[in-house]
Amino acid sequence: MPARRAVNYACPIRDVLDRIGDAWSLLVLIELRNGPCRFNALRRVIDGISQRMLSVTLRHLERDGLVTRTVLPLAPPQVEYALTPMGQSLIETVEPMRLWAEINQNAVRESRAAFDAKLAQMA
Amino acid sequence: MPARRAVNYACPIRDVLDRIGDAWSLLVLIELRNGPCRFNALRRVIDGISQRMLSVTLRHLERDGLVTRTVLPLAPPQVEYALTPMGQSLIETVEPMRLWAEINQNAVRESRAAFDAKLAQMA
DNA sequence: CAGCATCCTTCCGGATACTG
DNA sequence: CAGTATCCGGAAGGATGCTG
Repeated sequence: MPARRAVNYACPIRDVLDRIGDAWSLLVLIELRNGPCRFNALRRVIDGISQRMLSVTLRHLERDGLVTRTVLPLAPPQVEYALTPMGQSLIETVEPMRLWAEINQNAVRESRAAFDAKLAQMA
Repeated sequence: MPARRAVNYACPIRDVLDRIGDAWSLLVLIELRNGPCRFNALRRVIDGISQRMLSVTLRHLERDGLVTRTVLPLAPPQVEYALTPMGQSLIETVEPMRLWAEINQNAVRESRAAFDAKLAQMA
């Protein structure tokens, strides 16, 4: 999507949404708020995530400097993921949105139902 | 992706991200902050959006009660889109994230560059 | 344990053509 | 003007199998 990219790059907030807008990144960040966590532990607690997507997601987050990845010199090897200060601060900015979602989720649901009902009625 | 949905439904904030996380919704909402706007006017000002995606995006936003769609009884027909109070309030919750993006965009860029450099070096 | 590589399906979204 | 309908290519992502 070449056209979209042009827009993205012009808008810094798109960078953020491209990261936490995907299905899993935010869930991973939120989970890491409870403290450092290992790969398979994350996988167990984030219900429904595939190994591949957890891997990809963590790599993205690490690349962006939102989480750290530390390999513990053990056998069997252990890898611990943790929030960086930047990752921590990002999560906090999402809080207003989370509040909005809680407050308005019923209104949104009702709006959708009304919209769908009107559509069905026309058909 | 059945597993993912299970997670979505459990987390209200995922509903929000599913709406404004896509490429265009947020841009449309932001544009409408300047006041009501017509279809092709939006299309012109939102660089790179296709007619199809603008149509789809507006429909979603309308369904969720974030924008209104009013048909003016004219010839040729005119349709005006405008923010609802709920849409307005949603945009405002994004402001902290936008600020974060501005403040941290350099740090993120540097982190990415460092990450990529380290990868290239290993190969 | 913590992943990467591959295959294969699904689905998003652009291009195009047509309507009220 | 403001869309809808159809087609189609490319990317996202699940499943599976294999490594250090």
